[in-house]
Amino acid sequence: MLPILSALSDQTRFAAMRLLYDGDEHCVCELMRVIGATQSRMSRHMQVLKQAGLVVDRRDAQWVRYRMNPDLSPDLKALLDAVFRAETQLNRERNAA
Amino acid sequence: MLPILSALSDQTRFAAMRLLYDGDEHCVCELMRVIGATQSRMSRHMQVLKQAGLVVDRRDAQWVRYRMNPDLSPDLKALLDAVFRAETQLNRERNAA
DNA sequence: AAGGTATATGCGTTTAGGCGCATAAGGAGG
DNA sequence: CCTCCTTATGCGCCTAAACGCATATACCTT
Repeated sequence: MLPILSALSDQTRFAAMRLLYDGDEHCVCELMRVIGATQSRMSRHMQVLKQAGLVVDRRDAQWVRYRMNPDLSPDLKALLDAVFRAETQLNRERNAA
Repeated sequence: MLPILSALSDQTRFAAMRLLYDGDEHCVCELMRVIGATQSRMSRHMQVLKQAGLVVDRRDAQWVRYRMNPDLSPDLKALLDAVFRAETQLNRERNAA
């Protein structure tokens, strides 16, 4: 459990995970553009997420496509659901204030 | 969201949170005994959990009683539920292997 | 083969975080 | 007041982790 929580407790990785949460594939170049991270930084963070088992990657020509691990256990999927739901709620409260 | 995930992504704090998850009060001395942490270490980790809003404390004579923040938003409570449920499941799988 | 795009990685630096030790602070009880 | 118990904190140390830069690797196109 700790590796997963650690993986999520970094700004860059959290942002990446939020993007991958849609279930679709995203290449590193897209992630770094959207998140605003340098290439090496983005690449390394994706390795951490992969190591934690949260994402899988696939080479496609010169790109590497990442997506949320489709074999995530229901409990872990539920954890991600709860995380992003809570985050949405916290953002709402923040904007209201 | 990140402060909460960071707070949970440490062994000692995770163990403490799991104990406080029962909703009851626990003094630092109990936590350090059960978890096996030194006093300063336990105290500091509890400050982190408190800072993250996950727990509240109360002075009671020479003790400080900690418990899960009773005003935790439903979404954050659900997050904790998901975390500990996922952890239980992971432990089960680990023991089965 | 050469050049261009995309990604990973070795390396050195910097920073954040956890730790123990010692000490302070809060409170109980003689 | 003094002592004991419990908790917090200042401080220095040490390790893990994040970063940028440069370079290697993989793949495509021409």
